[in-house]
Amino acid sequence: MHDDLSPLCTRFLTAADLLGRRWTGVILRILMDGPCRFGELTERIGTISERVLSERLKGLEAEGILERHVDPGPPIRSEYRLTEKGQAFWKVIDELGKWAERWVDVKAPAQAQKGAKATRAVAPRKRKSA
Amino acid sequence: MHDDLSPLCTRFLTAADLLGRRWTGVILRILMDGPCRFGELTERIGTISERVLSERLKGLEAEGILERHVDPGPPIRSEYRLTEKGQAFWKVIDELGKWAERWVDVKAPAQAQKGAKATRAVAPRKRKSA
DNA sequence: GCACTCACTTACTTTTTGGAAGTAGCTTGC
DNA sequence: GCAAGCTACTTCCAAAAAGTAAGTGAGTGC
Repeated sequence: MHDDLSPLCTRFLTAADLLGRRWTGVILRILMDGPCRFGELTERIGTISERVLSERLKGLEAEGILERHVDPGPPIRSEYRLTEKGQAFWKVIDELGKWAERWVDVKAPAQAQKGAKATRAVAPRKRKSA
Repeated sequence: MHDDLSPLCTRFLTAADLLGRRWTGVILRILMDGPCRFGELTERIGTISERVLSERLKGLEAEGILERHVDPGPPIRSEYRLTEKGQAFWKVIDELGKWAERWVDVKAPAQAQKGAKATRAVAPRKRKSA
């Protein structure tokens, strides 16, 4: 039985699940540079939909990782900033960034996974494909 | 204009996208402990579907993060193990684990995000809800 | 009053995931 | 020698999540 994973795992799974939601890492990464407004986040990320950004921000706020701060202008603006819990995440993001710098080839568009369904380049299964 | 994000960002986005696929972090975490077979991975993760595990493994293999190694038994077994690129990921996983240990409350089931849709505890929007 | 911005939300479509059952190769029991 | 089991996947279908686009409400500018 391999439940040696269990004790730390509940926490780890939670964290992995957090980062396992699309865009979470990117949002956190941007917020590491300082507070950011909704529109600014949309703009900087570029390809995220506002629907999902809104959802992610609410989720992260609920997790206590960031907080929404409303500046009643008059030009009313809301700002998202990391809490202490969120700030503590910088090491993870930092290591991820370092890994990416060293190992990610810019030419490979990360779409490899999608193609993978059809393209098994290495060690084809012994089973006959017909 | 905030395209100061662009240069590093392509790589970072790729990495974030990788980790942003559900279960990737957990799979990598388990593989950090050593090579693992398909069934063993299923068992250790517990809640992943075999369909998705298979998909993730192929994707990670295509990305060069892990490799499939077939032992022609006779009881034929395949084993997944990290490549150098995959091993290099341990720092990310490690920091994620540390963060989780320090900041994740075991009692909070990470489902906070789901509930968040309905529950805005902090700073309700000024717009009337009717 | 009309156009425009910001920060979201809503409605609808497409993609991903989950769950369960099926398949293929090989061994073991009878 | 064949049903039964094991391992490693794949296939099918329903449910959940993400993408797309248009709408909403408050406020400003003219």
